[in-house]
Amino acid sequence: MIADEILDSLNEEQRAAVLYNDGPALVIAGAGSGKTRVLTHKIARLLSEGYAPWNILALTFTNKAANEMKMRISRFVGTLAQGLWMGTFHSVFARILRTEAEALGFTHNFTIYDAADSKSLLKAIIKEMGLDEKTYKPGTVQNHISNAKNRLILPSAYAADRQMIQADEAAKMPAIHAIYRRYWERCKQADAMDFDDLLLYTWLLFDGQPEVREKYATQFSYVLVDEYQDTNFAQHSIVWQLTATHQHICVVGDDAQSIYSFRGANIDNILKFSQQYTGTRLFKLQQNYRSTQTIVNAANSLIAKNSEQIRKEVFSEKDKGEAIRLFGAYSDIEEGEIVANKITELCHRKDIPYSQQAILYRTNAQSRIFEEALRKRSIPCRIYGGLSFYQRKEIKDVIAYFRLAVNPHDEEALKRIINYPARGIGNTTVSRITEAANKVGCSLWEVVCDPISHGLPLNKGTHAKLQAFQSLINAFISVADTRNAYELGQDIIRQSGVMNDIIQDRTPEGMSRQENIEEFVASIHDFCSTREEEGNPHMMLGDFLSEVSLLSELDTDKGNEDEEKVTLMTMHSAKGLEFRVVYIVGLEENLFPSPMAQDSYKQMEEERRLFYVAITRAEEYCFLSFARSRFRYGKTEFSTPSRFLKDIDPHYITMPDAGIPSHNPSATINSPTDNGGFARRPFHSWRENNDENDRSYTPSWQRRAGSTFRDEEYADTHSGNYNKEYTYTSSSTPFRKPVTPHTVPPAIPPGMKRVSRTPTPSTTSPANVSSSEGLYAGQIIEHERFGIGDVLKVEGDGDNRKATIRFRNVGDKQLLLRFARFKIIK
DNA sequence: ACTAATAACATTTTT
DNA sequence: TGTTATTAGT
Repeated sequence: MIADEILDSLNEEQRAAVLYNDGPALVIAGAGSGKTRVLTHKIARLLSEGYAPWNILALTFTNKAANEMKMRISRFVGTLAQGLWMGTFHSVFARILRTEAEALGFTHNFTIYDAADSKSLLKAIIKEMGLDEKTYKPGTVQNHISNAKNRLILPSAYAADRQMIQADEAAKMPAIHAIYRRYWERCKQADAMDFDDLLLYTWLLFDGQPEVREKYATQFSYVLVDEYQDTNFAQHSIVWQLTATHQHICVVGDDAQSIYSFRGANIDNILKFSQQYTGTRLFKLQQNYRSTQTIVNAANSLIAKNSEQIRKEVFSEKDKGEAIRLFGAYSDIEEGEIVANKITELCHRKDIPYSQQAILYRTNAQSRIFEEALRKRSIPCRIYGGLSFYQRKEIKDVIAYFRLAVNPHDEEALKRIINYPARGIGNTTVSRITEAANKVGCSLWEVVCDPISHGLPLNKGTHAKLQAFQSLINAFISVADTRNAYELGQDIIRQSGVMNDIIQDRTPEGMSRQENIEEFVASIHDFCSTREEEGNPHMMLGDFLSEVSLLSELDTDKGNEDEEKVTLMTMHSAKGLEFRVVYIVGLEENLFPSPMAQDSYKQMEEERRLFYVAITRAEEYCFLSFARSRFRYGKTEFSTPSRFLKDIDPHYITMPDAGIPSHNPSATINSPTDNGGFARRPFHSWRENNDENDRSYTPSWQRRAGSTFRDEEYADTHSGNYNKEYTYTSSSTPFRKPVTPHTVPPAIPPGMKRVSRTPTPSTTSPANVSSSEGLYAGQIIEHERFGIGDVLKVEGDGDNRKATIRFRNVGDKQLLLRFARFKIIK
């Protein structure tokens, strides 16, 4: 029976949290305590109790989390899971806003500005207002506005708010409220919302139109929120708008893992949840199923140094495990070598694959050194946090055309491509257009369409060029709601001249740009065909855009998980992940904790929570390291070990030479008698490093002081010969596994059958048609993207014939056989 | 209007 | 040190 399946495999507290449905529930979930399990089982339970999927709203912060949960739920309830309102705050609210857009003065097709768009718009506004660009840095202004929006403060309220105005004046930026107002208007003019607007306008919608709020509050008769500690005031308020009446709400989070306050997250939302929702039942998940006792205890001892937290005692019943090991390196380069050696060693001796090892750092700039150390050993790695696929110039250019085709008022998109490829519309013309648009308060596009009546002083040539541009875009617009995303996308890339421009470039970079575009086209194809198979055959460019604008790097690479690569990422991005081995590097003052956190204890506590998050990613082994010198900003800086090292109970740490590192700036280095930043400590607090695996590591002070480190010293000791192929991936591919980028149109993988017409010119043979028409329940198929699955049911006729497939890895899916691509294997 | 040279700069960043 | 943005020069 389903009910048993849902409740089995849960511990007592988890089960209690899943079953409780008499009022608001707050689940404090310690690291690795099965938080997702509770959420998914609870949703499955609600469904099996008779809740309709569309009555359940489940909000997460990442698409990845949402997708994973959906998949896990569908293992219990099958295709029912597809009807759930489950997604990120931003994507769910964007969906609502598209439905209700007109009521807010937007259209269904509004653009979502990403951070770069809003920054560039702000920059333009600051320039237009004649403000000093040194004082008004776009990034800083953006932060101020973002903070205001996260606190639901509109431009008018901002201008009226004494405190904020005074704060701005004190910061020598008294015009921020004026910039905010203009920015607000310009976004509206462009039919665009930024990320913060997706929250703010949702709140405004519900606040200004009680009947709309009521509609959704009634529809969502149960609301669940993941990672509640990361919600900001806007998110918290919207959740309240939806749940204040029925209070059927369950939030899950861990105050100890709140690390996004700089993005507006307010830890008080979770700390004070019980006060807002009276009668809240509190559940504490305290058993950690992820890490060894040593790791859990070490993390506990660290977080205990923080003052503000919900008391809990996380424990593990796994093995005691190895002590956490600390390495002190002479330099950042040596730190890289040590870690790389350790990775090889664990791979060889403990048989821990690269994919189960991760290097975590505070800043992205630290990745380079590890990348190099790994490359020397031919250890494949995957670095997160570089330019994401969508941030590449060529992709952004193409997307800008797409955006204009869907919403020509999109100012940022227009400015981006009005002269790309070069068509002789220069900066002067653009600023004249902007000026004219500002004067009347219309969009740039409206001026482009009718330059004369807006009084543009243009010569014949420029006028003709504008005209040409306008009709180019108009041609795209006119077919934007008839041709599907893939077809139109391809047309745009060809007809806009972008592809031509890139083909001209015969340099390696140009070739790679071309490949990226091809890959991008393939991803549109994948997007369309996936939806088609699931029964939504008419995916337009707008649908594609609204999805990609809310995607991030981590969401897009599901297929990469089985790759044999070491993971390199910031501690922030590691949240929610786990690895058998974790290396936390750069534990130095002025790096971690970040120097920016020096001035407030709140920020310092957040840094400590970040360390807590990092440690608790580790299942079996956790290594810490610091370097005494580091090359930064072009010169060598000397640093002392991080203060956080003292926060971990020394009982759980093994030191490299002696004692707990002090953070004594005067401590010098590189002599055996000088313990180089290590203060003597009582001996019970540390253990001699007696691991036989450490032979290969020569403590740095035994080498000649000042000598440059040469990696040959390491080469012999670890002549590992694993996985010679070094792969470097700094970005991910949207929607599809990164295989060889295929040309346009994409080839169908051998053996995969397509039943009928798809956007790609058909290569279908009659034999394929008959083979899928004879599909029946009980067969096993292999799908191009979803993998192997059992056919549960086949129903319908002709074009509507569809099959329900239970995929081994992706859960249940309903596929329209007309579109589905798979082969029958049994 | 484009390229080349120089100056400024530099946490973290789920969306 | 590397990147990015602005500026000067053609």
